[in-house]
Amino acid sequence: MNEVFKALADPTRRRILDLLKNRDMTAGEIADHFQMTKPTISHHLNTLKKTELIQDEKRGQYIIYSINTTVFQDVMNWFFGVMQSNPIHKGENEK
Amino acid sequence: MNEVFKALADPTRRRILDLLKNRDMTAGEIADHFQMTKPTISHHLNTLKKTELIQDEKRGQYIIYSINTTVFQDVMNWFFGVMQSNPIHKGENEK
DNA sequence: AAAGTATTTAGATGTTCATCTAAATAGTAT
DNA sequence: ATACTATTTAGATGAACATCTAAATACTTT
Repeated sequence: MNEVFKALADPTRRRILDLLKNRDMTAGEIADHFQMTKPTISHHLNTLKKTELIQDEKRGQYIIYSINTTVFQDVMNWFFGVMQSNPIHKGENEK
Repeated sequence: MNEVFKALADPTRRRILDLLKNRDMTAGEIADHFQMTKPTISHHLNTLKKTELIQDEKRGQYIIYSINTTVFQDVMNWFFGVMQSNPIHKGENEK
């Protein structure tokens, strides 16, 4: 879970997710959207893959990446948890 | 927005938000929940404050921190955006 | 005003991380 | 087999960051 948050902390990786939300793409297609070198993008893809935010599938000499929304559920749940703060204890600051 | 994601990338800062979701706390109370030194926690509080994930209010010699759910909305919106991928373009990978 | 408590600021240190170049792997096509 | 294309791995470098100790600031109480 910590790894997921760390993966999302990088703007390039978030842009990759934004790209993949529209359609699956090969590593090269993804890299073409950035000014960084391919090895750098490959590293980012690997980071996202390790957290299972994306998945890959080899097809011929291409590797096709796609988004995996399963993990997003977990992150969302954490957010919901933080946002529904407990009003019963509000105002007990003068302890 | 990038700063918000970077702020959330640290597990200590996420635990601070978890603490503050229950009730507002002074800097010292927050620090008592961790093994780190107070300056370190102070630094984390400052990071969270810069992104407006939390806010502070001085009361006497204490500084009371509280959560600010406004910014969470923005982050949530990004998640929703990524999760509702566009099915129309799915399967167009063999370009 | 002096001592005590709460918190932050300053500066230093070690680690993590994004990025690069060069080289390796793997598949395709001639 | 050889050349070409797609992608990754390895290793190096510099920047960002979490953490610490020591010192500063600010408020409270005697």
